[in-house]
Amino acid sequence: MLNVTASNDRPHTLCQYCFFREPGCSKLCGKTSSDMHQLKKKETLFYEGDRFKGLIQILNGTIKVTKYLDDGRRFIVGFYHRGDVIWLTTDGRYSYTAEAITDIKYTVFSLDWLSHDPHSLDAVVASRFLSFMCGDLEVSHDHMMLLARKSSIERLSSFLLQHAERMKTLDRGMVLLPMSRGDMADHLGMTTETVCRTLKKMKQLRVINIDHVKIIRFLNIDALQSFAEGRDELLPAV
Amino acid sequence: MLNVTASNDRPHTLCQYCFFREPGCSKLCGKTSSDMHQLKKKETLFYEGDRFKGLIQILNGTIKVTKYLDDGRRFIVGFYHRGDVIWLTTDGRYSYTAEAITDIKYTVFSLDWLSHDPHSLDAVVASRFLSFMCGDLEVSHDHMMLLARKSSIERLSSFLLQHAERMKTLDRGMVLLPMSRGDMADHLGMTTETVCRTLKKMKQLRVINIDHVKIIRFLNIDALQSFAEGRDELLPAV
DNA sequence: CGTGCCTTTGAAAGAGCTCAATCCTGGTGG
DNA sequence: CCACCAGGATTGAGCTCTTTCAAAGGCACG
Repeated sequence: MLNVTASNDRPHTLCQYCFFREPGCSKLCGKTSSDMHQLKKKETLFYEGDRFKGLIQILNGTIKVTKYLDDGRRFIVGFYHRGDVIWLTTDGRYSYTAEAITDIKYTVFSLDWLSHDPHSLDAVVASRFLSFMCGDLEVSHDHMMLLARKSSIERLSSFLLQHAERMKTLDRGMVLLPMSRGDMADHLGMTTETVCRTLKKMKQLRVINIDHVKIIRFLNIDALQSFAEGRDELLPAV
Repeated sequence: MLNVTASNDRPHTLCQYCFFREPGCSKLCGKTSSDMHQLKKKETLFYEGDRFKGLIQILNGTIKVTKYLDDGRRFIVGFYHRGDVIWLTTDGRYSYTAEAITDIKYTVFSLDWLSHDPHSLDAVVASRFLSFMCGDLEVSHDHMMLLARKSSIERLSSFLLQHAERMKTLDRGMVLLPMSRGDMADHLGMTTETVCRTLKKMKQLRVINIDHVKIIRFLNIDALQSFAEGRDELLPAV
């Protein structure tokens, strides 16, 4: 059996109780281990329509945040791992559903100081939020480019590289994929079947290896990066 | 001849010199007409790689903000009209190109107070920024859902409704489309040809009318909204 | 060691894309 | 005021990448 969450339990290099992702920032966040919550795999953090609980930071494990269309079509806004912060509401209610992909631990920051009285917002904290959100916005724009213009192999290459970058949990080019093929598909605007076939094709091209359903290994990062950036010169001619 | 920009010159209901989009906020923004710049149609505000000039607010006209892939594939992040603010950089350089679609007027806010010294950031201003960006992020998520999962008629319905909402410039359900078909395509992840064909189909379904290449009129808003939300029950069976 | 869910594979169909030609329209110059 | 031009818009035909539908395979978990 493969224990997928185990490898996430390595020592933390960031402050593990706050959203600043920096070592030793306890004076800013004031968080301790007693603020920690947990959920089991497949349990739900919040549903669309739920009241905003506050700012959520994932301490351990992975969650997915999903939007639905009436007829069931889904889009996964993103996957959130250790250290990531979920900040997804303008009007006090979530328009997303968040579900644990693995067992998770998380912290909630209530946002009294960010309510309707802007004077209560500390400038330092606000500045941090701004750069967080600015980064998120840039990520969103890149992802829109991916969805609007990239082919399936380009999408998966981009995704794998970006995911590996965020999930530095395994060694020697090995990357853990805690989410299902269907989840990847819903994040990348594809179908489960196309994700499978494209991964297979990448394996045949010797760009990656599929060591296990949930563990892929990079064999040719340069090629991956070429694909991710839309240069497909290594693809066999049709 | 059709003067496309004329209809944008109606009296402003918002503060026209600042990014707060509120009437009479001069004490916050400190802007006057002397801060105004202009550009002609097709001229460029900034190129990818340009140094961040500051926060740009469009006072009049429309611009498009574009991202490019190496091989020329394009994605238009968004169209910005009167009152909109462009805030697109994390590292001091633009990773986008901004081009005027019509003649435009705009203001630049230099961001000395948002530099590396977070204490110089006024909490009120920061709070405003936060809600702006939060809104942008939500718009981005909706757009990703559109790109990932919606059909061409659903994309165009969503776009037309959203665009009309932001461009309340014409009466009786008429909407001005300052951008070309190709621009719409690059925003919606389609091709010029598919945009044309889909608009034609919507016209045949009597959901819209194309009064002029750049002016469409809503004939059945309910149907449009159904399409936009992914309910295609009005579509003729195949 | 069975069961159910997820993954993989196959075959056929289709939505949207590509390439190419033609049509408009607004702007230009006479 | 009119003819002409260039660039965008439209239309057509064929094609391709993905999707859809269906079935089989494999693995984790009880």
